[in-house]
Amino acid sequence: MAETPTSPPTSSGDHGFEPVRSVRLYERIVEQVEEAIGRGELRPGQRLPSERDLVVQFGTSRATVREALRVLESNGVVRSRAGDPNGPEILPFTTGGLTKQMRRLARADGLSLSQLLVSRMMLDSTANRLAAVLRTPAQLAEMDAAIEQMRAAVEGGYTSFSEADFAFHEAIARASGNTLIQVCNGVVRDTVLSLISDKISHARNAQALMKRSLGHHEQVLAAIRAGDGPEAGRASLHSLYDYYATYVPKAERAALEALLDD
Amino acid sequence: MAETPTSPPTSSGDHGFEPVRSVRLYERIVEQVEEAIGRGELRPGQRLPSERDLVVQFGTSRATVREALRVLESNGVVRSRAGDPNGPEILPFTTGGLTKQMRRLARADGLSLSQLLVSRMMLDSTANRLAAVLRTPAQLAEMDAAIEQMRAAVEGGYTSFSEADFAFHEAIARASGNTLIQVCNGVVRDTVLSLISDKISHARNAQALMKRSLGHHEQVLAAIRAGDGPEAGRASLHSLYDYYATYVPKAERAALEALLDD
DNA sequence: GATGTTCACTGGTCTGACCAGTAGACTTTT
DNA sequence: AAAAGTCTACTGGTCAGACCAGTGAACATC
Repeated sequence: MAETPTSPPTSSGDHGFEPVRSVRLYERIVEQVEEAIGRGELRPGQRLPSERDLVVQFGTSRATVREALRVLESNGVVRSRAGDPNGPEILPFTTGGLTKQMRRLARADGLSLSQLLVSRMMLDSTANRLAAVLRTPAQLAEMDAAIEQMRAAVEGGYTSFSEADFAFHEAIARASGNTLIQVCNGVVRDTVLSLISDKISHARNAQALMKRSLGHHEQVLAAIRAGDGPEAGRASLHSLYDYYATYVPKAERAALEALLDD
Repeated sequence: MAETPTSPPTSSGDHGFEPVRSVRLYERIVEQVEEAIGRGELRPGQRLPSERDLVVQFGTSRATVREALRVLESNGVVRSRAGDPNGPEILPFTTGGLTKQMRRLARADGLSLSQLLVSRMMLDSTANRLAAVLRTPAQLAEMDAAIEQMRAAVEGGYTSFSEADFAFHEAIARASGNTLIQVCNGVVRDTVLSLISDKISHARNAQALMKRSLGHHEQVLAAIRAGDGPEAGRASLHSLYDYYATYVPKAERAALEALLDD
């Protein structure tokens, strides 16, 4: 992402100068707090000093301290509660900010549905490959339970089916042993659903779709049970493609299909 | 994630009440501005009224307006410049916010090197598969230029080689046509390097490693040129595994290897 | 021991002020 | 008349001080 492509000097007058920008005081405060958290000096659950104390420590006005706190709060780093004598709380990491930014991009057409689905296919198939090899018996049991729930939900309508489906994919993501993939998969799944869940739930042949999807999931689970990573990955790719491809404009399907063949 | 799964009432006293939270004034302002942008009433490049005008329009104090502007600014929605008589500018959508949140996630503790490398393998191989199918001639030329630079940099030491390597992978990520993968790959690559770049740069056989890596990259590029997605994906997986696996404890290599076989 | 009350302090908001930076209008110079 | 410098009205960045409502813990009450 446009992270200064480090272009070499081109003319004699080019000293590698970069555009400058005045750094505002509140930004310094944000930096300092974030660094302290990064270094582990401030841990989730701990409290920051009160605003008035921070004013003294940073040597600025309260307005400036507050602007910094608002930014930190909007990034999900801290939370202020009016009147709390313990001061602002340092929050544990959550994926809320990631989801927010991804939604923003998706809404702004910076992220098309096809891009999201390609990402979903990538994440899910990788999670399945990993889960097939690394899953514990307990995790396998969770997946069994989730798919059982799906079976029951086919009759119950889209919402309950969607919930069971969610649980199944979450179980697999957990079993992959990869937090990054798990979180990203969750966020992307969320974003995809927020884009097209109405379309799906209003499909005429909803029940048939659910049944087919269920079959695919059973196939995936069988591969995981057998410890066959590549097969689990393949099956999940086809499952997602089969379920979602109709919502992607034909011209953009090439990307999805590029992940299928082998 | 965890977006309140809408659990139904369970006991007679449960009226579906939810925890309440006082909505602060500055949040209302942020909402209004974001909605106006979402509705297309405010477009990138346009200007917001000056802070003092906003004070009048929203009927709050300047401090409150400023807190809202700071939040919007931190989310990459607007930008204020001191003294600019035109007022705060509405920015075009960028992936900057996503990158920031992603970086936060990648830095969260509990993310081991092996997890990062698994993610990197997933992202890079997918990008390669896509690039093999979707790349334009111009993008192919960029890759050629980057690999040429790598060839020259083998003699020049680790730093310059690493830069050329970066350019190569960036070119591929761009050619994949998938913003999400591009952003994630950039962040993960960055994080991995920040964890082990010293180890690599101090390796005794650094030059031999670079040569071998170069060979792998040439193989990948050949597959992309030939339009062979699966082969490009496979080659990049082996390239990464070969280059980084020694830094991963043996017990954790199973995950990496699960992505290799087929 | 469980209740209700008090109180010191917190965050949320407002007012009004000063300074430095900016763009565009204006004046001067060529 | 075009280029250069100057001026100026306004902007955002920061500060100081004030008021109110919300909170929790210590306290007093039952």
